Amino acid sequence: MTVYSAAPVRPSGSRSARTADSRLLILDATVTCLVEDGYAGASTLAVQARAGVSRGRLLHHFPSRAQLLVAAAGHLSSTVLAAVRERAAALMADQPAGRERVDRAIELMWATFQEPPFWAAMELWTAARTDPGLRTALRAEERRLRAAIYGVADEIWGPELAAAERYPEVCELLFTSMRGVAIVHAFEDRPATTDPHLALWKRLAERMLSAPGAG
Amino acid sequence: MTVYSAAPVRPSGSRSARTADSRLLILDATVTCLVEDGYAGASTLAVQARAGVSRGRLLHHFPSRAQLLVAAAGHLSSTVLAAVRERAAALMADQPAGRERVDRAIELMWATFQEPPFWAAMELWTAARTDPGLRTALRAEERRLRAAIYGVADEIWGPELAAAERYPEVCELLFTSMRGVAIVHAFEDRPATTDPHLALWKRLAERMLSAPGAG
DNA sequence: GCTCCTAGGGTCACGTATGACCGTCTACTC
DNA sequence: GAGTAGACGGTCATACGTGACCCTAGGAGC
Repeated sequence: MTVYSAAPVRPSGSRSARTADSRLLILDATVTCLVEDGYAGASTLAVQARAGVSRGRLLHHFPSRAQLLVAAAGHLSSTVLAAVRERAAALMADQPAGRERVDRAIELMWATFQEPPFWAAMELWTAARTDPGLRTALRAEERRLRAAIYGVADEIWGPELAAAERYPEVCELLFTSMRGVAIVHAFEDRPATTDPHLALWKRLAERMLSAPGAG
Repeated sequence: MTVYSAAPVRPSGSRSARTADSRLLILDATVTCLVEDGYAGASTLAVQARAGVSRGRLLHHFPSRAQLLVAAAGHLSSTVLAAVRERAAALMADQPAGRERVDRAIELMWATFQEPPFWAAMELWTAARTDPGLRTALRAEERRLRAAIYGVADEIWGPELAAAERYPEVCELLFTSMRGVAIVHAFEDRPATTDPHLALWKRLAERMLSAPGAG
């Protein structure tokens, strides 16, 4: 059945606002698709269905699937950072210090790895490995995000801990180790919030941040 | 053009041998496809082309793509373990000790993350996240492999280091951190063999294995 | 108020992956 | 040495994803 005179959308607001709305709508749907169905599942059809937009509308803003996914990567890093920053401010509002701060910082860091965006990023990363175009796009995005993330990390840990001699090492170890552990949770059913590694990380951080580094 | 009387294959050897050959041929090709073109690229067509087998031959041994990939996962863990064990034996033939052994152990561990099978596993893992069937299959496979890997790790480190109080912690931290770092190399062009994290890991291991653990 | 032009709606041709299906041949069995 | 069953060769219908394509409507500029 060919329905060229289907119920027309009633655009409201200015044109630029509608454009922004459309892009956001679509990008959010893309991220959701990535999280729920993986990279292959984030097809243009799936995205348009989830976003509730027509094919024309999607392809108008993102002429190809590749462009859509690259844009989604950018969208991802922007939103993630904002969310983490917000949570950090809320969690550290009472300015804890010492061991309490270390524990909370680690729990917060680990929590970010449970968020859907992490999996969206993972899907994009693995796909980027065999897709040169996506790879270069993600590389740039990653550098941008990396710098910002380390900035947020400093806020999370607070100036005192961040001044510790071996703080950079600890930070790097924690980030990488958490990433490594998080991946395994892709097919583990155990809840990530009670992962035994948490205790391990806390011990490590406490030891490395308190003891004077020998070099 | 329908050619039902094409050049027939000349099967040599017994039937069971040919079956084993076929399976190996196909599974190796599957792993190669996973490494080079990713999960989506490991289509049954791509695999059959790379393995140089007909569609019938492939579908006879692996009736569906899902079964093929699950089998590939099993094949993967078996071959990886054998390879690592062999390299470990070669590298530690002269029985180094102390700092030298720590350094070599870490370099060997890190080297295994550069091998193609690691990427094949990564592709399967990420795919498993959104594929229940593959997930349960991989979970079982992972448990099997995990136990074996830790056994090999003990060989790599040697009885003395493995007896250290905090050896299990070090091992766990190194494995997870390396995995986390390795992933980033998916879209980094820097050579992994000179990754700055190597020095970090070596320092960590040395410190944690030599110092008496306070608890 | 008229025109332009962009945002968006909907269809289509094409390429490709999948697994069912049919046919052949050969290694084993009796 | 006849028969069977498994290993394999090859084709097909089907489904799906993609992006080109053509269409309309309604703000924006005059």
